[in-house]
Amino acid sequence: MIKIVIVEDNRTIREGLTVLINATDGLKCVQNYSNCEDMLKDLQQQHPDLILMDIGLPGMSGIEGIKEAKLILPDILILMLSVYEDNDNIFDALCAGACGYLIKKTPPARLIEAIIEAYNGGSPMSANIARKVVSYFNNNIPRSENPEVHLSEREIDILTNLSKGNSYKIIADEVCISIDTVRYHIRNIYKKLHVHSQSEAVAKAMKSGWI
Amino acid sequence: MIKIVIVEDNRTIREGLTVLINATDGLKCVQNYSNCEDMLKDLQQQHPDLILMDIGLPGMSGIEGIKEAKLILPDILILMLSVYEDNDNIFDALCAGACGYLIKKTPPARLIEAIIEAYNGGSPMSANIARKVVSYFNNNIPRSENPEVHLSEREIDILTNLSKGNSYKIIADEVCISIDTVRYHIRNIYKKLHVHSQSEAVAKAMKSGWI
DNA sequence: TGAAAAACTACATGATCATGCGCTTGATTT
DNA sequence: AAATCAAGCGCATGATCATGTAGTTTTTCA
Repeated sequence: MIKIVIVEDNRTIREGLTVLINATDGLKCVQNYSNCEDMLKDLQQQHPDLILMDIGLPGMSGIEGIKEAKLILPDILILMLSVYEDNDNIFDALCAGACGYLIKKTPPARLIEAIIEAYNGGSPMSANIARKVVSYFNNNIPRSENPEVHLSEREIDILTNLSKGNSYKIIADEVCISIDTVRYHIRNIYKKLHVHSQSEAVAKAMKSGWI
Repeated sequence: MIKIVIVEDNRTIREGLTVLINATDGLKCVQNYSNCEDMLKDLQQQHPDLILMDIGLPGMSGIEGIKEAKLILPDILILMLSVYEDNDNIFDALCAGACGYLIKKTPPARLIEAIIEAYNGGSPMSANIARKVVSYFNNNIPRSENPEVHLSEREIDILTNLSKGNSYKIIADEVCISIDTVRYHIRNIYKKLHVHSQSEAVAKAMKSGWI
Protein backbone atom coordinates (compact mmCIF):
# COMPACT_ATOMS: atom_id res chain seq x y z
CA MET A 1 0.00 0.00 0.00
CA ILE A 2 1.52 3.28 -1.14
CA LYS A 3 0.63 6.05 1.27
CA ILE A 4 0.08 9.38 -0.45
CA VAL A 5 -0.66 12.93 0.63
CA ILE A 6 -1.80 15.66 -1.70
CA VAL A 7 -1.01 19.37 -1.55
CA GLU A 8 -3.19 21.34 -3.94
CA ASP A 9 -5.08 24.56 -3.37
CA ASN A 10 -7.83 24.00 -5.90
CA ARG A 11 -10.51 22.11 -4.02
CA THR A 12 -12.04 20.44 -7.05
CA ILE A 13 -8.74 19.08 -8.27
CA ARG A 14 -7.69 18.11 -4.75
CA GLU A 15 -10.80 16.11 -4.09
CA GLY A 16 -10.80 14.62 -7.54
CA LEU A 17 -7.26 13.36 -7.03
CA THR A 18 -8.13 11.94 -3.64
CA VAL A 19 -11.04 9.99 -5.06
CA LEU A 20 -8.98 8.79 -7.99
CA ILE A 21 -6.17 7.53 -5.76
CA ASN A 22 -8.42 5.87 -3.24
CA ALA A 23 -10.24 4.11 -6.07
CA THR A 24 -6.98 2.44 -7.06
CA ASP A 25 -5.83 -0.81 -5.50
CA GLY A 26 -2.53 -0.41 -3.70
CA LEU A 27 -2.78 3.36 -3.35
CA LYS A 28 -4.20 5.30 -0.46
CA CYS A 29 -4.49 9.03 0.01
CA VAL A 30 -4.01 9.34 3.76
CA GLN A 31 -4.57 13.10 3.79
CA ASN A 32 -4.90 16.12 1.54
CA TYR A 33 -4.01 19.75 2.12
CA SER A 34 -4.60 23.10 0.49
CA ASN A 35 -1.18 24.43 1.50
CA CYS A 36 2.33 23.31 2.41
CA GLU A 37 2.33 24.63 5.95
CA ASP A 38 -0.45 22.32 7.11
CA MET A 39 1.12 19.38 5.34
CA LEU A 40 4.51 19.96 6.95
CA LYS A 41 2.96 20.05 10.40
CA ASP A 42 1.53 16.54 9.94
CA LEU A 43 4.31 15.08 7.87
CA GLN A 44 6.28 13.33 10.58
CA GLN A 45 3.16 11.69 11.93
CA GLN A 46 1.49 10.80 8.64
CA HIS A 47 4.75 9.44 7.26
CA PRO A 48 3.50 9.02 3.69
CA ASP A 49 5.53 7.38 0.95
CA LEU A 50 4.82 10.03 -1.63
CA ILE A 51 3.64 13.63 -1.85
CA LEU A 52 1.71 14.84 -4.84
CA MET A 53 2.59 18.51 -4.87
CA ASP A 54 1.32 21.54 -6.71
CA ILE A 55 3.75 24.40 -7.35
CA GLY A 56 1.52 27.46 -7.34
CA LEU A 57 0.22 27.57 -3.77
CA PRO A 58 -0.89 30.29 -1.41
CA GLY A 59 1.81 30.91 1.18
CA MET A 60 4.84 28.69 0.85
CA SER A 61 5.44 27.60 -2.74
CA GLY A 62 5.60 23.96 -3.73
CA ILE A 63 9.33 24.25 -4.36
CA GLU A 64 9.95 25.55 -0.84
CA GLY A 65 7.64 22.83 0.41
CA ILE A 66 9.79 20.14 -1.18
CA LYS A 67 12.86 21.36 0.63
CA GLU A 68 11.14 21.49 3.99
CA ALA A 69 9.55 18.08 3.49
CA LYS A 70 12.90 16.56 2.58
CA LEU A 71 14.39 17.89 5.79
CA ILE A 72 11.72 16.11 7.79
CA LEU A 73 11.60 12.90 5.74
CA PRO A 74 14.68 12.64 3.54
CA ASP A 75 13.42 9.55 1.75
CA ILE A 76 10.02 10.93 0.84
CA LEU A 77 9.13 10.76 -2.83
CA ILE A 78 7.78 13.96 -4.29
CA LEU A 79 5.89 14.14 -7.53
CA MET A 80 5.22 17.62 -8.87
CA LEU A 81 1.90 18.29 -10.50
CA SER A 82 2.01 21.69 -12.10
CA VAL A 83 0.65 23.87 -14.85
CA TYR A 84 4.08 25.40 -15.31
CA GLU A 85 6.37 23.96 -17.93
CA ASP A 86 9.13 26.51 -17.89
CA ASN A 87 12.70 25.48 -17.25
CA ASP A 88 12.98 27.49 -14.06
CA ASN A 89 10.16 25.70 -12.32
CA ILE A 90 11.17 22.30 -13.62
CA PHE A 91 14.79 22.53 -12.61
CA ASP A 92 14.09 24.25 -9.32
CA ALA A 93 11.72 21.44 -8.42
CA LEU A 94 14.17 18.72 -9.39
CA CYS A 95 17.03 20.42 -7.58
CA ALA A 96 14.88 20.77 -4.50
CA GLY A 97 14.37 17.02 -4.50
CA ALA A 98 11.35 16.17 -6.61
CA CYS A 99 11.64 12.77 -8.22
CA GLY A 100 9.14 13.40 -11.02
CA TYR A 101 7.23 16.19 -12.74
CA LEU A 102 3.86 15.98 -14.41
CA ILE A 103 1.78 18.63 -16.05
CA LYS A 104 -1.72 19.05 -14.71
CA LYS A 105 -3.49 17.87 -17.79
CA THR A 106 -2.00 14.41 -17.36
CA PRO A 107 -4.81 11.88 -17.78
CA PRO A 108 -5.81 10.03 -14.60
CA ALA A 109 -4.57 6.65 -15.80
CA ARG A 110 -1.13 8.04 -16.53
CA LEU A 111 -1.07 9.78 -13.17
CA ILE A 112 -1.69 6.53 -11.34
CA GLU A 113 0.96 4.87 -13.47
CA ALA A 114 3.37 7.66 -12.60
CA ILE A 115 2.82 7.27 -8.87
CA ILE A 116 3.59 3.58 -9.08
CA GLU A 117 6.56 4.23 -11.31
CA ALA A 118 7.98 6.73 -8.83
CA TYR A 119 7.45 4.29 -5.99
CA ASN A 120 9.34 1.64 -7.91
CA GLY A 121 12.42 3.77 -8.44
CA GLY A 122 11.49 5.63 -11.58
CA SER A 123 11.14 9.31 -12.36
CA PRO A 124 7.94 9.91 -14.28
CA MET A 125 7.84 13.06 -16.32
CA SER A 126 5.47 14.41 -18.89
CA ALA A 127 6.88 14.06 -22.40
CA ASN A 128 8.02 17.60 -22.98
CA ILE A 129 9.30 17.92 -19.42
CA ALA A 130 11.52 14.92 -20.00
CA ARG A 131 12.73 16.45 -23.23
CA LYS A 132 13.66 19.65 -21.43
CA VAL A 133 15.55 17.74 -18.80
CA VAL A 134 17.41 15.75 -21.42
CA SER A 135 18.10 18.89 -23.42
CA TYR A 136 19.98 20.18 -20.45
CA PHE A 137 22.64 17.60 -21.24
CA ASN A 138 22.45 17.63 -25.01
CA ASN A 139 24.78 20.52 -25.64
CA ASN A 140 26.93 21.13 -22.66
CA ILE A 141 29.23 18.46 -21.38
CA PRO A 142 29.28 18.38 -17.61
CA ARG A 143 30.90 14.96 -17.37
CA SER A 144 32.26 13.40 -14.89
CA GLU A 145 33.93 11.87 -11.88
CA ASN A 146 36.94 9.96 -13.19
CA PRO A 147 37.07 10.65 -16.89
CA GLU A 148 40.43 9.04 -17.50
CA VAL A 149 39.59 5.78 -15.78
CA HIS A 150 37.91 3.38 -18.16
CA LEU A 151 36.63 0.00 -17.07
CA SER A 152 36.04 -2.73 -19.61
CA GLU A 153 32.73 -4.49 -19.95
CA ARG A 154 34.18 -7.55 -18.24
CA GLU A 155 35.41 -5.49 -15.36
CA ILE A 156 32.05 -3.86 -14.84
CA ASP A 157 30.47 -7.26 -15.09
CA ILE A 158 32.72 -8.59 -12.37
CA LEU A 159 32.22 -5.57 -10.16
CA THR A 160 28.49 -5.97 -10.47
CA ASN A 161 28.84 -9.57 -9.42
CA LEU A 162 30.92 -8.60 -6.42
CA SER A 163 28.28 -6.11 -5.36
CA LYS A 164 25.80 -8.95 -5.36
CA GLY A 165 27.96 -10.87 -2.93
CA ASN A 166 29.21 -13.49 -5.36
CA SER A 167 32.51 -15.18 -4.60
CA TYR A 168 35.29 -15.53 -7.17
CA LYS A 169 34.25 -19.11 -7.75
CA ILE A 170 30.64 -18.18 -8.44
CA ILE A 171 31.64 -15.25 -10.64
CA ALA A 172 33.88 -17.57 -12.64
CA ASP A 173 30.91 -19.85 -13.30
CA GLU A 174 28.59 -16.94 -13.97
CA VAL A 175 30.89 -15.30 -16.49
CA CYS A 176 32.29 -18.58 -17.83
CA ILE A 177 35.96 -17.94 -17.20
CA SER A 178 38.37 -19.55 -14.77
CA ILE A 179 38.69 -18.36 -11.24
CA ASP A 180 42.21 -17.23 -11.96
CA THR A 181 40.96 -15.00 -14.71
CA VAL A 182 38.53 -13.48 -12.28
CA ARG A 183 41.52 -12.74 -10.10
CA TYR A 184 43.28 -11.24 -13.10
CA HIS A 185 40.46 -8.84 -13.79
CA ILE A 186 40.07 -7.90 -10.17
CA ARG A 187 43.76 -7.10 -9.99
CA ASN A 188 43.31 -4.76 -12.91
CA ILE A 189 40.25 -3.17 -11.38
CA TYR A 190 42.20 -2.56 -8.18
CA LYS A 191 45.01 -0.99 -10.14
CA LYS A 192 42.69 1.27 -12.13
CA LEU A 193 40.74 2.41 -9.10
CA HIS A 194 43.73 2.44 -6.76
CA VAL A 195 42.03 0.23 -4.20
CA HIS A 196 42.94 -2.94 -2.35
CA SER A 197 39.70 -4.62 -1.45
CA GLN A 198 36.41 -5.66 -2.93
CA SER A 199 34.39 -3.34 -0.76
CA GLU A 200 36.46 -0.33 -1.66
CA ALA A 201 36.24 -1.16 -5.34
CA VAL A 202 32.49 -1.64 -5.19
CA ALA A 203 32.06 1.59 -3.25
CA LYS A 204 34.13 3.55 -5.72
CA ALA A 205 32.41 2.01 -8.70
CA MET A 206 28.99 2.83 -7.32
CA LYS A 207 29.95 6.35 -6.45
CA SER A 208 31.14 6.88 -10.01
CA GLY A 209 28.04 5.32 -11.45
CA TRP A 210 29.82 2.42 -13.15
CA ILE A 211 27.55 -0.09 -11.50
CA MET B 1 5.01 7.96 -41.32
CA ILE B 2 8.01 7.97 -38.99
CA LYS B 3 11.11 6.83 -40.87
CA ILE B 4 13.47 4.83 -38.70
CA VAL B 5 16.88 3.26 -39.10
CA ILE B 6 18.34 0.72 -36.71
CA VAL B 7 21.98 0.26 -35.71
CA GLU B 8 22.45 -2.97 -33.79
CA ASP B 9 25.13 -5.59 -34.20
CA ASN B 10 23.13 -8.56 -32.98
CA ARG B 11 21.37 -9.85 -36.03
CA THR B 12 18.48 -11.48 -34.18
CA ILE B 13 17.66 -8.32 -32.27
CA ARG B 14 18.15 -6.15 -35.34
CA GLU B 15 15.78 -8.17 -37.48
CA GLY B 16 13.32 -8.54 -34.66
CA LEU B 17 13.17 -4.78 -34.23
CA THR B 18 12.76 -4.27 -37.95
CA VAL B 19 9.82 -6.63 -38.10
CA LEU B 20 8.28 -5.09 -34.99
CA ILE B 21 8.51 -1.57 -36.37
CA ASN B 22 7.25 -2.44 -39.82
CA ALA B 23 4.30 -4.22 -38.27
CA THR B 24 3.24 -0.97 -36.64
CA ASP B 25 1.07 1.54 -38.43
CA GLY B 26 2.78 4.84 -38.91
CA LEU B 27 6.31 3.48 -38.41
CA LYS B 28 8.68 2.27 -41.06
CA CYS B 29 12.17 0.89 -40.72
CA VAL B 30 13.81 2.15 -43.89
CA GLN B 31 17.12 0.43 -43.23
CA ASN B 32 19.06 -1.41 -40.61
CA TYR B 33 22.79 -1.68 -39.95
CA SER B 34 25.16 -3.74 -37.89
CA ASN B 35 27.55 -0.82 -37.32
CA CYS B 36 27.69 2.96 -37.24
CA GLU B 37 30.06 3.37 -40.17
CA ASP B 38 27.64 1.89 -42.68
CA MET B 39 24.76 3.88 -41.25
CA LEU B 40 26.65 7.16 -41.45
CA LYS B 41 27.48 6.57 -45.11
CA ASP B 42 23.78 6.32 -45.98
CA LEU B 43 22.44 8.85 -43.51
CA GLN B 44 22.22 11.89 -45.76
CA GLN B 45 20.42 9.93 -48.43
CA GLN B 46 18.10 7.92 -46.19
CA HIS B 47 17.18 10.95 -44.17
CA PRO B 48 15.33 9.06 -41.42
CA ASP B 49 13.42 10.76 -38.61
CA LEU B 50 14.84 8.61 -35.88
CA ILE B 51 17.76 6.31 -35.23
CA LEU B 52 17.43 3.40 -32.87
CA MET B 53 20.99 2.97 -31.68
CA ASP B 54 22.85 0.33 -29.73
CA ILE B 55 25.86 1.43 -27.65
CA GLY B 56 28.08 -1.62 -27.68
CA LEU B 57 29.00 -1.93 -31.33
CA PRO B 58 31.99 -3.27 -33.24
CA GLY B 59 34.06 -0.37 -34.51
CA MET B 60 32.66 3.05 -33.73
CA SER B 61 30.66 3.04 -30.51
CA GLY B 62 27.06 4.15 -30.40
CA ILE B 63 28.07 7.27 -28.54
CA GLU B 64 30.54 8.29 -31.23
CA GLY B 65 27.90 7.39 -33.78
CA ILE B 66 25.46 9.87 -32.25
CA LYS B 67 27.92 12.72 -32.55
CA GLU B 68 28.70 11.94 -36.17
CA ALA B 69 25.05 11.52 -37.05
CA LYS B 70 24.17 14.84 -35.45
CA LEU B 71 26.82 16.54 -37.55
CA ILE B 72 25.19 15.22 -40.69
CA LEU B 73 21.55 15.68 -39.61
CA PRO B 74 21.37 17.99 -36.60
CA ASP B 75 17.66 17.44 -36.08
CA ILE B 76 17.75 13.67 -36.15
CA LEU B 77 16.17 11.98 -33.16
CA ILE B 78 18.28 9.32 -31.54
CA LEU B 79 16.95 6.75 -29.18
CA MET B 80 19.53 4.64 -27.35
CA LEU B 81 18.82 1.01 -26.82
CA SER B 82 21.43 -0.41 -24.52
CA VAL B 83 22.21 -3.03 -21.94
CA TYR B 84 24.27 -0.52 -20.02
CA GLU B 85 22.71 1.40 -17.18
CA ASP B 86 25.75 3.10 -15.73
CA ASN B 87 25.94 6.86 -15.41
CA ASP B 88 28.84 7.14 -17.83
CA ASN B 89 26.99 5.61 -20.72
CA ILE B 90 23.73 7.34 -19.94
CA PHE B 91 25.17 10.82 -19.62
CA ASP B 92 27.63 10.40 -22.45
CA ALA B 93 24.76 9.38 -24.70
CA LEU B 94 22.57 12.29 -23.63
CA CYS B 95 25.42 14.77 -23.95
CA ALA B 96 26.19 13.45 -27.40
CA GLY B 97 22.65 14.22 -28.42
CA ALA B 98 20.44 11.23 -27.71
CA CYS B 99 16.87 12.21 -26.95
CA GLY B 100 15.96 9.04 -25.07
CA TYR B 101 17.49 5.99 -23.48
CA LEU B 102 15.92 2.58 -23.10
CA ILE B 103 17.32 -0.59 -21.68
CA LYS B 104 17.28 -3.56 -23.99
CA LYS B 105 14.80 -5.55 -22.03
CA THR B 106 12.10 -2.97 -22.74
CA PRO B 107 8.99 -4.80 -23.92
CA PRO B 108 8.07 -4.29 -27.60
CA ALA B 109 4.88 -2.39 -26.87
CA ARG B 110 6.74 0.12 -24.72
CA LEU B 111 9.43 0.46 -27.37
CA ILE B 112 6.89 1.41 -30.01
CA GLU B 113 5.33 3.84 -27.56
CA ALA B 114 8.75 5.33 -26.90
CA ILE B 115 9.47 5.88 -30.57
CA ILE B 116 6.21 7.74 -30.98
CA GLU B 117 6.83 9.68 -27.79
CA ALA B 118 10.26 10.73 -29.01
CA TYR B 119 8.81 11.76 -32.36
CA ASN B 120 6.21 13.88 -30.58
CA GLY B 121 8.75 15.82 -28.59
CA GLY B 122 9.26 13.56 -25.59
CA SER B 123 12.30 11.87 -24.11
CA PRO B 124 11.41 8.30 -23.28
CA MET B 125 13.62 6.66 -20.70
CA SER B 126 13.45 3.43 -18.80
CA ALA B 127 12.36 4.01 -15.22
CA ASN B 128 15.70 3.75 -13.47
CA ILE B 129 17.45 5.66 -16.24
CA ALA B 130 15.05 8.53 -15.69
CA ARG B 131 15.74 8.38 -11.97
CA LYS B 132 19.47 8.59 -12.55
CA VAL B 133 19.02 11.58 -14.81
CA VAL B 134 16.83 13.31 -12.27
CA SER B 135 19.23 12.40 -9.49
CA TYR B 136 21.81 14.43 -11.32
CA PHE B 137 19.87 17.51 -10.28
CA ASN B 138 18.89 16.73 -6.76
CA ASN B 139 21.26 15.28 -4.25
CA ASN B 140 18.53 12.76 -3.92
CA ILE B 141 19.45 9.86 -1.78
CA PRO B 142 17.86 6.83 -3.39
CA ARG B 143 15.10 5.63 -1.16
CA SER B 144 15.98 2.72 1.07
CA GLU B 145 14.24 -0.43 -0.04
CA ASN B 146 13.70 -1.62 3.48
CA PRO B 147 12.54 1.27 5.57
CA GLU B 148 12.17 -0.85 8.66
CA VAL B 149 15.81 -1.93 8.60
CA HIS B 150 17.63 0.32 10.98
CA LEU B 151 21.39 0.40 11.24
CA SER B 152 23.02 1.76 14.36
CA GLU B 153 25.56 4.53 14.26
CA ARG B 154 28.30 2.03 14.94
CA GLU B 155 27.19 -0.16 12.13
CA ILE B 156 27.12 2.70 9.68
CA ASP B 157 30.52 3.74 10.94
CA ILE B 158 31.88 0.30 10.24
CA LEU B 159 30.24 0.07 6.84
CA THR B 160 31.76 3.40 5.92
CA ASN B 161 35.14 2.09 6.96
CA LEU B 162 34.68 -1.03 4.85
CA SER B 163 33.82 1.11 1.84
CA LYS B 164 37.15 2.86 2.29
CA GLY B 165 38.93 -0.47 2.08
CA ASN B 166 39.88 -0.74 5.74
CA SER B 167 40.48 -4.20 7.17
CA TYR B 168 38.89 -5.41 10.40
CA LYS B 169 42.13 -4.71 12.21
CA ILE B 170 42.31 -1.13 11.00
CA ILE B 171 38.64 -0.54 11.70
CA ALA B 172 39.13 -1.83 15.23
CA ASP B 173 41.89 0.73 15.79
CA GLU B 174 39.92 3.47 14.07
CA VAL B 175 36.79 2.92 16.12
CA CYS B 176 38.67 1.89 19.29
CA ILE B 177 37.08 -1.50 19.81
CA SER B 178 38.52 -4.96 19.55
CA ILE B 179 38.68 -6.77 16.26
CA ASP B 180 36.19 -9.30 17.56
CA THR B 181 33.69 -6.56 18.19
CA VAL B 182 34.15 -5.45 14.63
CA ARG B 183 33.26 -8.99 13.66
CA TYR B 184 30.27 -8.87 15.97
CA HIS B 185 28.92 -5.74 14.31
CA ILE B 186 29.54 -7.03 10.84
CA ARG B 187 27.64 -10.19 11.68
CA ASN B 188 24.70 -8.06 12.71
CA ILE B 189 24.94 -5.95 9.59
CA TYR B 190 24.91 -9.09 7.47
CA LYS B 191 21.88 -10.35 9.31
CA LYS B 192 20.00 -7.08 8.93
CA LEU B 193 20.80 -6.70 5.27
CA HIS B 194 20.61 -10.40 4.48
CA VAL B 195 24.03 -10.48 2.88
CA HIS B 196 27.13 -12.60 3.30
CA SER B 197 30.02 -10.47 2.19
CA GLN B 198 31.50 -7.03 2.66
CA SER B 199 30.99 -6.03 -0.93
CA GLU B 200 27.34 -6.96 -0.91
CA ALA B 201 26.81 -5.11 2.34
CA VAL B 202 28.54 -1.99 1.08
CA ALA B 203 26.61 -2.12 -2.20
CA LYS B 204 23.31 -2.45 -0.42
CA ALA B 205 24.13 0.25 2.08
CA MET B 206 25.11 2.67 -0.66
CA LYS B 207 22.05 1.88 -2.72
CA SER B 208 19.91 2.58 0.30
CA GLY B 209 21.72 5.78 1.09
CA TRP B 210 23.02 4.68 4.48
CA ILE B 211 26.58 5.52 3.56
C1' DT C 1 15.25 -3.00 40.86
C1' DG C 2 15.66 -6.58 38.01
C1' DA C 3 15.32 -8.59 33.61
C1' DA C 4 15.93 -7.99 28.84
C1' DA C 5 18.41 -5.97 25.10
C1' DA C 6 22.40 -4.16 23.09
C1' DA C 7 27.23 -3.80 22.95
C1' DC C 8 31.42 -5.83 23.57
C1' DT C 9 35.23 -9.49 24.01
C1' DA C 10 37.30 -13.95 23.03
C1' DC C 11 38.83 -18.18 20.48
C1' DA C 12 38.67 -21.30 16.64
C1' DT C 13 38.57 -22.90 11.86
C1' DG C 14 37.57 -23.67 7.07
C1' DA C 15 36.77 -20.53 3.22
C1' DT C 16 38.05 -16.83 0.61
C1' DC C 17 40.94 -13.14 -0.77
C1' DA C 18 45.12 -10.21 -2.35
C1' DT C 19 48.97 -10.49 -4.70
C1' DG C 20 53.45 -12.19 -6.61
C1' DC C 21 55.32 -14.73 -10.63
C1' DG C 22 54.99 -16.86 -15.02
C1' DC C 23 52.72 -18.86 -19.27
C1' DT C 24 49.63 -18.89 -23.80
C1' DT C 25 46.95 -16.86 -27.38
C1' DG C 26 44.92 -13.86 -30.60
C1' DA C 27 44.49 -9.09 -32.17
C1' DT C 28 46.68 -4.64 -33.26
C1' DT C 29 50.55 -1.74 -34.16
C1' DT C 30 54.85 -0.72 -36.05
C1' DA D 1 57.88 -10.00 -38.90
C1' DA D 2 58.57 -8.35 -34.55
C1' DA D 3 56.69 -6.09 -30.90
C1' DT D 4 53.06 -4.72 -27.99
C1' DC D 5 48.90 -5.50 -25.58
C1' DA D 6 44.67 -7.28 -23.66
C1' DA D 7 42.53 -11.35 -22.14
C1' DG D 8 42.83 -15.61 -20.25
C1' DC D 9 44.91 -19.40 -17.33
C1' DG D 10 47.62 -21.61 -13.48
C1' DC D 11 50.02 -22.07 -8.92
C1' DA D 12 51.37 -20.55 -4.43
C1' DT D 13 51.00 -18.36 0.08
C1' DG D 14 50.26 -15.34 3.90
C1' DA D 15 46.44 -12.38 5.12
C1' DT D 16 41.85 -11.72 5.88
C1' DC D 17 37.19 -13.04 6.27
C1' DA D 18 32.66 -15.50 7.65
C1' DT D 19 30.66 -17.80 11.04
C1' DG D 20 29.97 -20.91 15.14
C1' DT D 21 30.09 -20.94 20.10
C1' DA D 22 30.49 -18.69 24.54
C1' DG D 23 31.09 -15.61 27.60
C1' DT D 24 31.02 -10.25 30.07
C1' DT D 25 29.60 -5.51 30.59
C1' DT D 26 26.59 -1.69 29.88
C1' DT D 27 22.06 0.39 28.77
C1' DT D 28 17.44 0.52 28.77
C1' DC D 29 13.00 0.45 30.50
C1' DA D 30 8.95 -1.93 32.56
